[in-house]
Amino acid sequence: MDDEHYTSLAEKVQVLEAEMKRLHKENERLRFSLQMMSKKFRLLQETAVAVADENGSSEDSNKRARNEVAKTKMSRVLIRTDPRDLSLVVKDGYHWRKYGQKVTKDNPSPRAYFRCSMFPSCPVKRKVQRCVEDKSILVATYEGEHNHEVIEAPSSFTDFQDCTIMASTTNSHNFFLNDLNLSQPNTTLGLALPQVYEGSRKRPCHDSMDNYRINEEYVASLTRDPNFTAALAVAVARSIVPPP
DNA sequence: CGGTTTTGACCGGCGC
DNA sequence: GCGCCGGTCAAAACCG
Repeated sequence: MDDEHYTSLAEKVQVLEAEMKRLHKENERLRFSLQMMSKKFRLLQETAVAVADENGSSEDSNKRARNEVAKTKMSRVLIRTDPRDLSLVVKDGYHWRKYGQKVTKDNPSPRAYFRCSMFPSCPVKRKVQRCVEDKSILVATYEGEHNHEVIEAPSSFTDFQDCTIMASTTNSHNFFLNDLNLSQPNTTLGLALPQVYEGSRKRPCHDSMDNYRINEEYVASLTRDPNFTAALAVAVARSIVPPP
């Protein structure tokens, strides 16, 4: 180790510190801006609900009731994959049987439809489609709840890809990368770091995750504010580098 | 041979 | 009523 090496390292540290300060300021600015927008949205939403209730028919209330049921059963998972891999395979530990594929209007990438095939009676369905904005991101939408336990755990890190953004949402619609703004202020969003499994173990092994601990803490700090989390989720997903 | 995937046909909801 | 669109069906092909 010579002096030149240390000088170079010190310079890098300074650059990183400056960048951290800049990001912190940007973070605060965005948080404030998002809080303001969130308040405005909630006001608009309350007004819209009040108007709808005033004009609402029984048919509308039936529709709402159906939507309420759907809300409790849906979740969406975003998975970053190798951009060269164009398959729609999401290995989540369950067995799925593909029963259809469609190209939808809003997205040139085909959408694949799956049913859980572990148990014939399992009602869970899954839709998988590539993100229109970033084709390296798979969007898996789960409908319903499994009436059985998972049988297989993903066998390796690569089976579960490098980074998963998990959106446990009570809303059944409009939760997509494009919608990671304030259009769904009640949506709860969490960032799930990659889970590593060893052999047939079903519990994730965190020993090899030390390199990600800083990211985990960073992500945890972001997730405290749901609005802020939603707006930054895409940026964080894109910034986490997969392991060598 | 049994389970899965592919893919065109079909169906139902919705807006005009 | 018609056309569009998303979701599902089902027969054929594929695969281990």
